[in-house]
Amino acid sequence: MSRLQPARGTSDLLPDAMAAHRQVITAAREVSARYGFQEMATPIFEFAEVFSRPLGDSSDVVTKETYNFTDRGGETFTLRPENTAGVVRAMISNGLTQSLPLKFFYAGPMFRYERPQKGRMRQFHQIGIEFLGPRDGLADAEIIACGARVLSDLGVLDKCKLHLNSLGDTDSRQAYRSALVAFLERHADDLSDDSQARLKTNPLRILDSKNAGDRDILVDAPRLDAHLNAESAAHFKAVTTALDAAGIKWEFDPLLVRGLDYYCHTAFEFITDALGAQGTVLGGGRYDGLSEMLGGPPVAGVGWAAGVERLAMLAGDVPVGVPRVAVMSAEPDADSTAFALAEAVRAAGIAVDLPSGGNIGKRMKKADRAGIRYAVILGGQELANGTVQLRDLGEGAQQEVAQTDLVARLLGIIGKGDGAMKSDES
RNA sequence: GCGGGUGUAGCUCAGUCGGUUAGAGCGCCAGUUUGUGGCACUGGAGGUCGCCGGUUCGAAACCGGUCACUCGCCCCA
Repeated sequence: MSRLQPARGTSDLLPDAMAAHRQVITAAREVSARYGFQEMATPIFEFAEVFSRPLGDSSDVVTKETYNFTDRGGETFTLRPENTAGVVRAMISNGLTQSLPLKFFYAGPMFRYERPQKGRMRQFHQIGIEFLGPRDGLADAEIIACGARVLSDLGVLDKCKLHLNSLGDTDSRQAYRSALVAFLERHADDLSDDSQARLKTNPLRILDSKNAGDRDILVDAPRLDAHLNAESAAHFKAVTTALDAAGIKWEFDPLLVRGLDYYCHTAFEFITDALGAQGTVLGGGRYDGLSEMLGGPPVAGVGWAAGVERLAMLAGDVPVGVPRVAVMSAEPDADSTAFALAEAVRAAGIAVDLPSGGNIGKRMKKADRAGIRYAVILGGQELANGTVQLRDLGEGAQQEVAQTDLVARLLGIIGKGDGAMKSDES
């Protein structure tokens, strides 16, 4: 702490990192809009119960990963570790249950007190969608298709595999749970310590244990899909049929169990092996009981969230935008005219830098190194003539242009609507 | 919360067996170039060797602690 540094597990988003984040968020925003989702935002902190009730007292997220604080009024709050509960709370708070179905997109920071690793931060960023209202499997398929499309637009879909499972409805899950516990209790002594604890608190979680010994035992365990009742099986069939019809590839993963208690029926994850230990890039499922857990009316829902940092790492770097034009005066007498010209060009929608300091050579050098393509140079000669020198720093060509023609000339070269903060590829 | 690895210039990294003045490349600044960038050459700035303590005549190096990053466990986005 002797040196000034950000809090553990947090990081600054300098322009390079911000550009990588922005491409992810922009792609997700654009794709989800194409599927009819509307952007919204909830506060980054909520009353603690908003998260503690629905996520489950035995979930790791609640038991050891939340940031909690008490404010001056004595209320206890939690920094949101995920956003589904907040969105459903917002639906209830705003009386939107009268306007179902609802399709929401969100993007923003989440907070979990975890040991940081590559792709795992204490403050991280998620994008996500929530589809509230419909109970049918087509809705599940639609959000999965939307997620696949986001990954595809980012060029990372071929690095990911879609794992799919059904947790069934409450009856199916309870029937399975009993069968699983009965089986696992016969092997309790051979289970890992973690799994022995989960046997009492949340036995389904044992299914996705990575412990080799646990996995050996699980080979002979009863299968969840064999315990689905007719309605649950039909729901899952509707989802997979729709995915197949759209040509979306998926793998049945009977061991996929997601960490939060509110999930039912469909559970899915897009998984990659390109990010070390952090395999999940986008994950979600159905949460028909969540609204009631929060004290609202029964409202079905299905959605997913994706990690912006992880997607940004998969998608790779993107160039940071720089202005296209630098206007520079070669002597102090021309400064105010150069300033006015810069303003006129900016008013036309073209991004302009106005370098200062050093002589004209230094300014040219800085502009060139920054990747600025066009230099507008204004010296005593030009000031007297009412002209400027317009120099193409890419080709080295230079021409004299009347000041009154400058905006039109630049628009002709750069093009309308293409002037703001574009990095030059050539 | 548990285990392993790593912290030297803005960045990437050297630094021998513990030895006196800690280096390189890139980047940055300046000059060669008093109205013009890239290329080249020359010069310069920049270091509490992560931090605290210990061992020693002497520590960037060895030991302990601590902080951070990183890989894995766990968990998830």
